[in-house]
Amino acid sequence: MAGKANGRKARNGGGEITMSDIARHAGVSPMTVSRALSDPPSVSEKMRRKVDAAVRQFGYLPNRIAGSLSSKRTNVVGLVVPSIRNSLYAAMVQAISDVARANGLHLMIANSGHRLEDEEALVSALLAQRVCGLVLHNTAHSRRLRELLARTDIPVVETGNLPAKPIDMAVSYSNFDAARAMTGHLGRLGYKRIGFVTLPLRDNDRSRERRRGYFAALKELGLPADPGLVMEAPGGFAEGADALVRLVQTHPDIDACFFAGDVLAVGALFECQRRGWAVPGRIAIASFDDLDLLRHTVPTVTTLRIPRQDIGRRSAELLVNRLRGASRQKVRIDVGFEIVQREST
Amino acid sequence: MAGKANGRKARNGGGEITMSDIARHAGVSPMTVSRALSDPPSVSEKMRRKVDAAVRQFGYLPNRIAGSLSSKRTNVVGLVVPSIRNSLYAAMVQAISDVARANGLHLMIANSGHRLEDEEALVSALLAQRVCGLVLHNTAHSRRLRELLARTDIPVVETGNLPAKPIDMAVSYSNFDAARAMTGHLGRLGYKRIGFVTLPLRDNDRSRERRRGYFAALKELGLPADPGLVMEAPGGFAEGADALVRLVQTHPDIDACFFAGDVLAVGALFECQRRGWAVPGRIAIASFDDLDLLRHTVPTVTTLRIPRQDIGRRSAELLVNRLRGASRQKVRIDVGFEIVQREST
DNA sequence: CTATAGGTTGGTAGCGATACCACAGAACGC
DNA sequence: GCGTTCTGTGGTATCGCTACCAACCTATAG
Repeated sequence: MAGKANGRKARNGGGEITMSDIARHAGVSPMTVSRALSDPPSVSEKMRRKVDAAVRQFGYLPNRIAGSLSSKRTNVVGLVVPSIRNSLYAAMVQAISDVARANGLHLMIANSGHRLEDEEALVSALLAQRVCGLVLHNTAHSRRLRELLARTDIPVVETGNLPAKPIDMAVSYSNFDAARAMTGHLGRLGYKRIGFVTLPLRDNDRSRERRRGYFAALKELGLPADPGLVMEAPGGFAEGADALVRLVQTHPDIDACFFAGDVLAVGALFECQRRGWAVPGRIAIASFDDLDLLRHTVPTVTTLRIPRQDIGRRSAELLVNRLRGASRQKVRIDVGFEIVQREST
Repeated sequence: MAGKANGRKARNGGGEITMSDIARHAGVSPMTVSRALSDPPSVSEKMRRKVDAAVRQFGYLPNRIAGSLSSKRTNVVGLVVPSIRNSLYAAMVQAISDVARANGLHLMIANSGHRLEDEEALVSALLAQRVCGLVLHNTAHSRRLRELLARTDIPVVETGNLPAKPIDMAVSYSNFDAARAMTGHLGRLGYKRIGFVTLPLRDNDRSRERRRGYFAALKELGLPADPGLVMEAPGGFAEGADALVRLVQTHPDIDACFFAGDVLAVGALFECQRRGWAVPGRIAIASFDDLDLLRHTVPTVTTLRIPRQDIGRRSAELLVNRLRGASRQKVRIDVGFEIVQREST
């Protein structure tokens, strides 16, 4: 019974089942177990069956912590988003998750809450966990974070905006171009007094780019840039409604409003329904991001379709390629956007 | 220069900066570095300063993989949800994330896509990563998964439904009670022919419980149970609209409809707006889950408020307490629900 | 002045896996 | 027929950190 695996010490104080345990019971060496599990073809049919049997019998789950330490590789991707709750990010996260899963990777998700210091702390923590890649939604980073990332050699993908100088790789659309295009679109439809409601600008390069795009388009349209037509509002239905009402009250001649973020536009639309303001008769409404919702409201809402899912998918694919050995080179993918003209304008 | 740290081998092939490196440059032992970082008060002021200086100088990030292997502890919580994309889960995930963060824990998130086999595979993978705790949204698990979880001794929280026999801990509301309460509410408002639209029932104990609650309430109300008034639909605006139209066409006498899931109710409401069906005049509409949206539509929609955030927060707190040493005992928390009566009924 | 306690520090031995090298035996060529 | 290649297997030495124990130093009491 004691067989050939005799001389080995067995003072395993009731701890977890290890590869050596499986090896002993299968009558093979630990190395063979390791190979049978991580690269089956490299092991003979006979050995593999013995190992598989022992693995099943004991319900053995290899310890990836140990594996990672030894191999200096992990199968965990880090992801930092401003808010998990927001459905925009959710679509991207889901896409990343799907690609990651298909490639045997796991996701560690962190929430920066739009705070740069938090982003820095979270990335540090993820690097301490030795993630094999990073996806950051933000592109405006703290100086220390930039230094940190410059020193690391894991792949990093930035999304959310197209930075002029990406840290490593970037997959996004241009917030500037998108906002400019929509504002231009409204102008070409004949609207003359176009309001602009933006998400908070602080620590958010995306919001700032959008505002820049709005003003650039006004200039191109030959329309006056009236700072009174620009409002900053936190994302939300009520906030969108508020912003619209205030704009209409202070600028009764306003004939269109572009809501550059979140569910602001929908909140405004509902407010119009409540007040009996015809959309687009009294005021036209345009939104940012093709929430499913906007296709179903009455009237349906003109918006910018941002391929959030593509962004997630391609980001993850870039990471996977790099992990598979693709050479390190800066990549900057513009996934573009599309204006979806609907009933509200 | 070579000092006392002389005899040590230094054939570090350009690998990562280790604790020993920091120790050498700070002129202390690796153990002191370890303590200075993980339990500062246990080290003298002088040593701590030396260590901190070296850490900052080299931008040293401790390797948590190694730390975890050595200490047999990780600071990663595993989380399996049916869909990351769905905003209901997002609210819960965010709450878990916040509590985890405040306690130095990280989140590894996986997506089961409502498939039990996938859930099983994902949990296995998370256990292989040696997560220190698990949150599962599903409560209907495969037999093999139950066995797997029975053998592990990490804390497990189930959410999404109140299982009769929790694996370990459970934090949820009763889908049965909630659906029964809303159906009863509609009955007491005087509606006689109450339709019911449910999410797919397969592999989803929550949907099945809701349907059970609906029928239980009808019985209590003394209303006939007409299977023709029940429709199964995947979640989505269009699907909700479709379901409503079909119900109205096949059962012209229907006077209320309870949409037990996702955005079905909103899709139906918009369809009514398009067709000019008065809500609740022609047909009353009730929903499940207090999406922000429902408070802003015209009319506002009667719904069930499920404290999704509380569920997340309390789940995470249970995990944290257990990790801090709370004794292992089955916990079953019913967070309840609330009927929010609004204009649509 | 010595004994004891308490608070810091350092050395050693793993944690559970994989990388790398060595080696045994089968298959092949000239 | 013997070197040569190839395939499959095992042994050994880490990977970077922490647990545990031993050693030391200072403080306090008797």
